[in-house]
Amino acid sequence: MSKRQSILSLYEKLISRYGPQGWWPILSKANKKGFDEKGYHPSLYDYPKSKLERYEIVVGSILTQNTAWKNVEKALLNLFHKKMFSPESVLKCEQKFLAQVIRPAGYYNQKAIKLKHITEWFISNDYIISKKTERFKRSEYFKEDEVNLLISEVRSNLLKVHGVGPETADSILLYAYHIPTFVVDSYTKRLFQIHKIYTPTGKNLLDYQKIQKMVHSVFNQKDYVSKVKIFNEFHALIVKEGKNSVN
DNA sequence: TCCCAGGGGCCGA
DNA sequence: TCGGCCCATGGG
Repeated sequence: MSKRQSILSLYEKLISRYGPQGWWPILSKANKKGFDEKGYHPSLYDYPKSKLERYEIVVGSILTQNTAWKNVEKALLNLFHKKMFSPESVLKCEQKFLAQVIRPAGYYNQKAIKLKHITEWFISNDYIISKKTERFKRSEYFKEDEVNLLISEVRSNLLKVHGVGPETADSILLYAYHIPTFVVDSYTKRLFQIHKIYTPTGKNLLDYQKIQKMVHSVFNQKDYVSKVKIFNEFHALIVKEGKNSVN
């Protein structure tokens, strides 16, 4: 089997085994119509729909770094309950206080600094990026060059932000803005190795880029929305499988 | 008690 | 460039 076929069959296997995962969870919408008690929304791919929902995903992507999602939920709930959940209030808030509010997520001093930085980025970039992606989602034709330009611009912009590395940048692109890019994590590297799709070089960044490139070339749909959907599910399913195989 | 979880920054060689 | 170290809580 070619690597291309291996990747395709891995995706098919995972989606038929686990079904739609409903990523990225939006905790503030938990138990609302279409959402479960943790804010997952299986088969609803048009979320996030609002600025605040996008901000929740951006914040979550920082808080979850090297951290179990369960602890991120506690930190998010703290932010909601303290009525601190908006870009403005996070910026306004004293850093030490912010750190205490997000304490359950761990690395709280580091993450308070990171949240300040990503929030500044969000305030100056959210509107323009979501406008552009709305246009792609509506258009009938997949303008590949334009989309690739958008990806590389926003991505390199994000990577300059303190606290944002490749995985966090791609998570924000894909899950907050519906920009079709594949998120690579340690589960992905392990799973691809097991399935003999990829032999690790040992160099973290290089592995990341090579795996991402492979997946991008396999799913070359001309339809923007279905591409976003596949990358959304594929990463979420790999995380599901990764957790499943550990236990 | 130990180990890991939906990483990334920084520093010295 | 790259390896090693640091950040830190909570659950199994």
